[in-house]
Amino acid sequence: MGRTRTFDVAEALGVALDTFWERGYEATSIQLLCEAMDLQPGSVYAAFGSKRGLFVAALRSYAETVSAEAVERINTAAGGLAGLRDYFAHLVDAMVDGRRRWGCLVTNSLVELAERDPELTGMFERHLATLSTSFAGALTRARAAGELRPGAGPESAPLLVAVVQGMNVLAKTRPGRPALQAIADSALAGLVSTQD
Amino acid sequence: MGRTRTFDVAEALGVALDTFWERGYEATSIQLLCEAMDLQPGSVYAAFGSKRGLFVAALRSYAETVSAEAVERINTAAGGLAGLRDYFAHLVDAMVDGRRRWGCLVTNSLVELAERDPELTGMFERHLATLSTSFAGALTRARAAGELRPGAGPESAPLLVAVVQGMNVLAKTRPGRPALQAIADSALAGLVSTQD
DNA sequence: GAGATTGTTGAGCGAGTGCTCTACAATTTC
DNA sequence: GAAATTGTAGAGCACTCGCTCAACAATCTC
Repeated sequence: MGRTRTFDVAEALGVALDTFWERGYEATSIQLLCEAMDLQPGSVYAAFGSKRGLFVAALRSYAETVSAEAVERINTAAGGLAGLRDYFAHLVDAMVDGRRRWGCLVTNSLVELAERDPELTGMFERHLATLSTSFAGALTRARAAGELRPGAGPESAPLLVAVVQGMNVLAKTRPGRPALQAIADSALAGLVSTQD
Repeated sequence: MGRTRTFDVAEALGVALDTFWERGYEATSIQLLCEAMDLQPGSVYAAFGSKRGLFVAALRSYAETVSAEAVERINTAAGGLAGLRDYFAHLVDAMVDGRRRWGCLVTNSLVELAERDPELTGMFERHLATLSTSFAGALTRARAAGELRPGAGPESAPLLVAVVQGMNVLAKTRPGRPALQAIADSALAGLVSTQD
């Protein structure tokens, strides 16, 4: 079947993902991507078709790994509220130390591209819906466990989505752990019952 | 003193502001700006120096008009909580109908440019600090009026900043009034006292 | 091994980028 | 009105953009 690939597509995609994540779509040129991936333009275009194709592949990869892991953390925690605390704790960690110091690839791309790429906007909306559903589930479980104040419940999920998006924005100013932690704590404090 | 300007600088700046606001920095070319402003490159460069200079001027104009008006709304309202409700109501309105359907210029630019332009990041941080201070003042007044639950107060200001940034992100998906209103209502519901 | 097929290389395409500069137009001072 | 000064018009600069393609390299089938 002819010559075999000499590079790992998944590995190259990971490098492209990080480059887009850090720099955004427009500010990342093919030349820069080629250097980062250690590939020639021809190989990139044979594997991914176009700059947009490479970006979409990176976005999918992000959803399947980074994003999915975060959602999983909310879903599998023992208590509903515990799962939320765990999620926010890891979010803050990643924003201080990890790759989330560049914010969130979905948030960044949504802000940069939603206005002129409806197809991508669909992907972004699905991502946000997944996160919202996950929050709603945790809030329902927390409610059942009597952990929430009266009035708080799954209908508070959109607020948590907004808070996370806001933290993704603020993370780009590198605000430091206390500031980020305070936001997460305040958000949850508004949901829990006051008699503890 | 030679020939006089045949165009209104402030008016042209307003057009550039809207163009940057809708399309972002990188995706807005000088050519496009010239067409929108109905000016030739020479005139633009004589008046603003560079693309970045024009952008910075637009950003300043935004802070002095759009942004200042919103902050003023929080500061001058009679009650602390009333001021916050008023602010969020107008925010939602502008996101559904007005120019905030493109989100917020500061949020958009922060996400797109903070990583590689420290000087701009300083401007963004000052803007966010102003908003936070304004929120803290309103929360202090609301607390004094007994409108808040125990534990809520000026220290909740960063949360409100995050919520607003999050709404700015979500606005780009054109989510519709109910979704945006629900977020604002949930945010305030987490701050007010439960016995009313 | 021969022939076919596929991947890699890297020069280079047309288009578009931010920006400049000269020729000309309008307004000033004298 | 003459000279000086400033703004405008628009062609065009050097460069970068996303992307292509012909030549070569490696692996397949027979």
